[in-house]
Amino acid sequence: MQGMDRMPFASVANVSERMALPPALAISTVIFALRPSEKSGRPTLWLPLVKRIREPFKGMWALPGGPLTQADSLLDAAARNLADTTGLAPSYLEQLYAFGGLHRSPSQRVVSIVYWALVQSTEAELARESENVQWFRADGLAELAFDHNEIVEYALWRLRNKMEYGSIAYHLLGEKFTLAQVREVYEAVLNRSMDPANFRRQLKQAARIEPTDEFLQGGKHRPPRLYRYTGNDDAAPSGTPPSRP
Amino acid sequence: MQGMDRMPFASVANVSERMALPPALAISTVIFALRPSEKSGRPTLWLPLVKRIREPFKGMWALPGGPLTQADSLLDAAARNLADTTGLAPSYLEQLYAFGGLHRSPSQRVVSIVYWALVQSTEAELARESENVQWFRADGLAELAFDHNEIVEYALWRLRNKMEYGSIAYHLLGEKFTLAQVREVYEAVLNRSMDPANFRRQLKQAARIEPTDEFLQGGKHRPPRLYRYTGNDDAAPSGTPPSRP
DNA sequence: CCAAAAGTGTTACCTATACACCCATGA
DNA sequence: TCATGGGTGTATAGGTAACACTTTTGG
Repeated sequence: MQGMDRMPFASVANVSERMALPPALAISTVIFALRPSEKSGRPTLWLPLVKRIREPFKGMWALPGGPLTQADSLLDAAARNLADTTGLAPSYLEQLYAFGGLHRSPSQRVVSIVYWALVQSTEAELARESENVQWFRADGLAELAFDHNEIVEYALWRLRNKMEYGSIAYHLLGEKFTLAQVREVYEAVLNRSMDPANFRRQLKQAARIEPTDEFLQGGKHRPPRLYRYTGNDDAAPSGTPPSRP
Repeated sequence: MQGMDRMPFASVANVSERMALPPALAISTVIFALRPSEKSGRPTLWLPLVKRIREPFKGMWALPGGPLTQADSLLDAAARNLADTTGLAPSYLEQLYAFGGLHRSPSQRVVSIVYWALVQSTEAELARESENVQWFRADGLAELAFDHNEIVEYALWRLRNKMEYGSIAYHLLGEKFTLAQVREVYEAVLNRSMDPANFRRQLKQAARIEPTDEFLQGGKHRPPRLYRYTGNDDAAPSGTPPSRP
């Protein structure tokens, strides 16, 4: 969506002329990462946005995106897009939805194929920010350009939905993690607290994780054991296409 | 996808030229309905396909589809598409996935936004067939044009997935139905038999159905009570966007 | 020794499943 | 009256949620 104004026919305003043109095709991404909250210090969901430097919606924040590069598949285009804006490689990347309402953009008609991504929290700290790229808390966003508020809401809904099942939480953590950290991910995303005892048991039973010999040092209390995720991601439990064409 | 060959630039074969053109945007639909099996008579899943009358894949069967009409939203375009080929109105219509691999079509690059639909079985019997439009059993399809076999497989996977939760089964039945008919839908889609006693209880507890005063006559045995579905569809339990932009 | 998180055990409850059983109807 | 699907009851197993309890560390 960002960069759409550089596409052909973008300056056409007349309605009848506009309807005769083919719709433009864009790729956007909703990128989630965990960052410590300013006040509580607990991990919370954040996402990077890009400030628009042209009309329409000049000066407003928008999802990173751009036109579909000819040589890329949809997935590759989304990954490239993500690398360009944040400099990060996603640990998880999946198609969210194709948005194609008639009046999403005031100038030309645009169909946006939106992907959503998760980034490891260890990497997310290195993500570059600038005047035009900043991270925001996923809840309580200001008004965004185009229909991007709706898109973020939908991405959040999908994330929460997947979290209830799948082994998606590990994509927000580093290679090694404590079980309490996994629980914090769930609590941050689903926005409710969970019983540590039961949570631990359900994890060790269902998810494919293996204990390491290491323990996380530096805490105030008993050092917790570190675990490693061993699940093959191709075994998608729910919500993912069998193959990603 | 069908009808793609009528789009501009379709005859361009040279690779470098081809890469400079914008990808074409198409809408296709996977339409499911229940029809009695030839041998057992039990309801099974069928879908309508269209015979291609031009290259590429001339003579092969393909999903109904066509280019995105300018004046339609994605959803409207899918619905129109469905009406054009089968003459039916869907009782359920949802976006499936956007397929955008580089080599899906041998001529021009095509990005297809695919929808999937359910049609009431009472209506499905009226669906028109012709030389170029026929219904096939959803399992054991022959080789289809383009990547349409994969698309159908994915649509089946999504249908089964939704069936496990949601109140989607009713969209394959008429307004009034017996509980055994609902069970037959589940058995046909999930391809396994279920305990009638337990199934009935779970339905009456979870799903929003209300008993009518009518009973289905004409059977060989005790006439079963007819029920009616009362669930609001906006209360989507899983797998549906909160709003469909 | 104390506080607090890590980690284990125990119990009540809820729901899926299996299956025995009665009911109502057509033939 | 018999066969058959409609419909109800009930016992059992497995899993979740709540919470008491033990363990291990830093201060």
